[in-house]
Amino acid sequence: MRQSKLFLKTQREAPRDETAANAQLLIRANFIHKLMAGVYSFLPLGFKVKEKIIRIIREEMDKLGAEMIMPALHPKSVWEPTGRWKALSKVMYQFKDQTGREMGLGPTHEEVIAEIAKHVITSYQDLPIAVYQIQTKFRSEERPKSGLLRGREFTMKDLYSFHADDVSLEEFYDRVKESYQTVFKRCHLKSYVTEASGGDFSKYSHEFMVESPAGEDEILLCRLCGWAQNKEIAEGKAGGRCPKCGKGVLEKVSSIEVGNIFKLGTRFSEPVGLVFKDSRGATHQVIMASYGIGVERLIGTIVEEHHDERGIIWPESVAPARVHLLLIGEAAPALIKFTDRVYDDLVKAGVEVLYDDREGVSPGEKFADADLIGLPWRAVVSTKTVAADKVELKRRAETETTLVKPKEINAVIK
RNA sequence: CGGGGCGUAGUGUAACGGUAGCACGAGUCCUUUGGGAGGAUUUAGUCCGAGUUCAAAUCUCGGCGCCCCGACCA
Repeated sequence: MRQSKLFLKTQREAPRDETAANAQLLIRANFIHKLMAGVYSFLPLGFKVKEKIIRIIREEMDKLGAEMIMPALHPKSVWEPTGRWKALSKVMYQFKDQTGREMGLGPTHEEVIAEIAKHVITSYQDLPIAVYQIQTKFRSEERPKSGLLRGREFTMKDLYSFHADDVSLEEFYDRVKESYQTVFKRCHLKSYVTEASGGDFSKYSHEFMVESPAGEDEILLCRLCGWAQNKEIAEGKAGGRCPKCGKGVLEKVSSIEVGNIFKLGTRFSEPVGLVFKDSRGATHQVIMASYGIGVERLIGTIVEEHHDERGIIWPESVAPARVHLLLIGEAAPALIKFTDRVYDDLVKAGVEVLYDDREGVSPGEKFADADLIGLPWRAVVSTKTVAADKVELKRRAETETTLVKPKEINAVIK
């Protein structure tokens, strides 16, 4: 990626209104652009991050089920049997088309997947099974907030599982729980599995919480054993003993919910008529569960957790590129040639590089932009380094620099 | 949806009811090149609509939008 061609223009200052760190930094660094409250475009760098995160999620989810994709536009009819056309009327965008037909934009997909499942699941031999999608959701949030943390249009990974009995459900549910923790760990987030209410449609649920002052949720947390419970259902109190390990002291911390998993039981299969026949030919309702991760919220959370006063500090796994190559100083032909060569060699070696090849931009501005954009490694080429046939390497999170030969870069950043 | 705050150029920020100014950005020219460089010159703005007034960015009303607190959050 050559920075001169990246549709990139950083800003020295954040829009005054934005107070959330993720909004300020992602806008300043030109990763996202707000179209309206809670609705964002992902510009080239932001898009790269989103792709990285989706790739991580996909790698983990593929171990659990196959990927598919469902529509965002739904007819009212699919939402009626479960009573949710009405129940969700406040969060779902609902409207009539030109012919007066009622439809809506999907805030979630239990109804649609259950409808499809009726054509796929007929026998106990079809169970258990799970599918997932990574798809755009729409929610008419009354109050979008905190940059990417709560939007009206967002990408969600939603996984749905189908089971013949509770044992199967429990077993799979636990596997997903572990997968989720793996996903968040790979995104360099420390998440706590938190007991929570299932909201409107399930008694049991677990939320995956990342401790953050920017969060809108409050949980009771035992740092000793990691047990956590959402404050809305909390029985214990801050300062009390942890009910699980009996040793830790419960602490009240604010947090961001990056994932949520629900045991749905027959809540959706019953009204939709999703049934299967057992080995004796008897009919039973399919037991369901659903599992969600908000992709944009995950990005916002990562920025909240990984930044300093100068900008973002992307973890390697989700950074839009690994190396920010800066050509510093007057762009003399020899210097350009040297730097181009470094760039080409890195690209050939499979390293993702953002090359600040802009001419006439002062060193200070390039350094400031590099700090703001926050790639894990900074590689500087200037007259000084070229004289020694070297490149200066520095990690975004650290201050020490090292001079290495171009051929050695790969070994150092590995 | 309740409460609060705020809408001035791409961004940030001024202007008592009386000539809309400054900085950054962007364009052109010259100089400069290891932590947001200097000079010259140009560019671009009062969210929308009513009202009060000789005169409105400024006051009043309505609308729209954005942010924050709360409520809500499959």
